[in-house]
Amino acid sequence: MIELSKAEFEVLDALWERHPATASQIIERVSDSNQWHEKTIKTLLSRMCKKGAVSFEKQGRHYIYTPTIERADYTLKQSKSFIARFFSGQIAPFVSGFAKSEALSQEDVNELKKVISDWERDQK
Amino acid sequence: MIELSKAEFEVLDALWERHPATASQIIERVSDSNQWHEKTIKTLLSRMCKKGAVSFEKQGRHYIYTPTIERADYTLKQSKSFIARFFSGQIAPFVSGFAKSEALSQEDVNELKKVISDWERDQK
DNA sequence: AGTTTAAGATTACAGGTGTAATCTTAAACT
DNA sequence: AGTTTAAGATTACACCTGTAATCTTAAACT
Repeated sequence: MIELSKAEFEVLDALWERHPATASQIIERVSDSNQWHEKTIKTLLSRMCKKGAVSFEKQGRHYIYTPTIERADYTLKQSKSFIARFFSGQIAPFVSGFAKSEALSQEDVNELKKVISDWERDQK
Repeated sequence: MIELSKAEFEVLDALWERHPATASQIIERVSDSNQWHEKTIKTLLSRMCKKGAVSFEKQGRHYIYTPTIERADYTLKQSKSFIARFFSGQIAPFVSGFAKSEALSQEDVNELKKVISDWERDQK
C-alpha cells in the first residue's frame, strides 16, 4: 500500500480537488491552507510521483499532474488500519470514545443514524 | 501533545495491559505479538520515558515502569486528529466509508446503535 | 541567435523512526 | 573479594519527513 506523509497528503488533497492540474495550480490551492514554500510543495509532488501516488505528463515546459489513487480508497485504507491499531479492529469503541468525550453533536448522530439505516436497507 | 510512533505505541500497549511492570515483563508481553529484539523494546521504552509517556522507579537493579498517560485519552486524541485530517472533522463520513466497503458487520451495527442510544439517554 | 526565466531535478540537512549493537556498571554469584 | 551477568545508557545507521536552496536546461522573450 502506498503510504503518504501528512504533508504529502495535504498536497494530494489539493490535486484531488480538481485534476489534472499543473504545479502552479496545486501550489495556489495548497496555499489556501498552508504557508509552504513553493519549493516545498514541488518536493512533495515529486516524492509522491516516486511513490506512485501521482503521475504526470509533460506539456511544453510544465507537467500536468494526476492522482493515481482515489481519495476514498486511500482514506478507507487508512481508516481500517487506524481502527485495527487503536481499537482492535472494532469501530464501535472508536465512536464510543467520541460520544463519551462530548465530541458528538446531534447532527453527527443524525448522520450516523442515516448511515446505519442505509446499511440496513442494503443488507436486504 | 505527546506523539508516539507506531512501535512505541505497541510497547506502551503492553504496559497498559498491566502496570507497573519491569522491562522483562513488558518484553515478554510484546513478544506475543511482535518478534522484536529485546534491545529494540528497551530503546522504545527509553524513548517513551524521554517523551514523558512513561515514568520509572528504580528497584534494585531494574526499573519499574508505569504509563503516565491513559490509553483512552491517547486514542481519543489520535481519533480526533485522524477525523480532522481525513474527514474534515466529521465522523459520519468515516463510518460511511466502512459501510460502503462492506467492512461493517451486523454486530458492529448493533454496537453502534447502542452507542447512539446511550448518547441520547445522556443528553436528557 | 543570444539572453533571461522559470520548471523540474538534484542536493541539503536536521529530527524522528525502526532496529539493534556496544559500553558501563551495579548486583548477584562463587 | 573477585568475577560474571545482566540492566540500563550510549552509540549506530539507514530511511522517512519537513522544509527548502541550488543546479540544469528547455522555453520564452528581445
